[in-house]
Amino acid sequence: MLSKKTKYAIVALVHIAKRNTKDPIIARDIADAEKIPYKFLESILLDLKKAAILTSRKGKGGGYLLHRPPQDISLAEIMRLFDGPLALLPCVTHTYYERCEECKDEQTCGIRSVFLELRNYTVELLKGATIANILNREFSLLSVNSDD
Amino acid sequence: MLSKKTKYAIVALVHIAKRNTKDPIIARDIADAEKIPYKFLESILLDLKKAAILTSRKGKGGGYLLHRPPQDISLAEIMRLFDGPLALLPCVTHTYYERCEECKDEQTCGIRSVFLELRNYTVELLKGATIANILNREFSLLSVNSDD
DNA sequence: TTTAATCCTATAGGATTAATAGAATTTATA
DNA sequence: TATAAATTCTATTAATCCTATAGGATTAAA
Repeated sequence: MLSKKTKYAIVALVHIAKRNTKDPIIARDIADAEKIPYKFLESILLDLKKAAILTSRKGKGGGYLLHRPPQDISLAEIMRLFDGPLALLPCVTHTYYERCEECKDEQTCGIRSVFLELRNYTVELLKGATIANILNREFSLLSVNSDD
Repeated sequence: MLSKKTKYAIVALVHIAKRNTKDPIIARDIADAEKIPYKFLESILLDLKKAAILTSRKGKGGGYLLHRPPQDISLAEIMRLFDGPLALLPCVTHTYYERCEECKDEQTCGIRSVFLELRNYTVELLKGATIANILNREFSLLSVNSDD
């Protein structure tokens, strides 16, 4: 399961991207609208800023803004930022690679082979799942559901 | 990431299935061969027994045996047993379904749509990844790697 | 009766998660 | 220049989960 932190981060980013204004939005408004604990959200937004996904303006009239276009922010990046590697085994990650102690031969390990396959698909899907892509999905789902 | 418990469970089951004998194997031997802490492994094997994946014989000459053919034991089942649902959001699981508090409309939620897609693929892959399938994968990888 | 195995209960330490509190800093604007 | 409004920083807490261990009860074969 995703951690709440990751889930809140995604929800917050989608919320920010959905507005059609270039004015900054304050943490309080996101927290209220999406029912995210305010102080918890604050720390999440800070992390997103450190990762150069958001930018911010301090003081009165300040708030948060996307630092990049929505099509350049993917769930893969957000999930890695808060929950670490997408892979389910350390021996199939690229950036966090670690050998399994008990493993006799990684090249012929059947368990690894399964989780490598799963990882490759997952990374591909989640790299494509950008904030822009999520908004597109909502648009598509909306028109499908309004058919009745 | 998989918990150690799940990883050890998979490793242990593959170990048991690999032997070509119908004699039971004792926890100690699995622990030694696969470098799994003995007492920890014991509790894992117990859980696998409760789930009717293993069967056991007590007393001298006892030990553990597969309770079903290896093609009827999937990673999906093992992972669910120890780590819970395969899905990354509670709103896309079948058996553990829970609505997201903040969600306005599940049917048109773009975030959910991504994780539903991911879940469906994951479940399909992991249901196919039986212990028998893992052994087949090892056999295939072995012959590929012996080419040189 | 001894030995060897599973089975059961309890618990400890550590890490992680989710959240809260409070103060410092920055900035717009009245 | 004072004030209000916002981010930023530091610290702490409570709860839960993860990993592992200990010790004894039970069962069964030899």
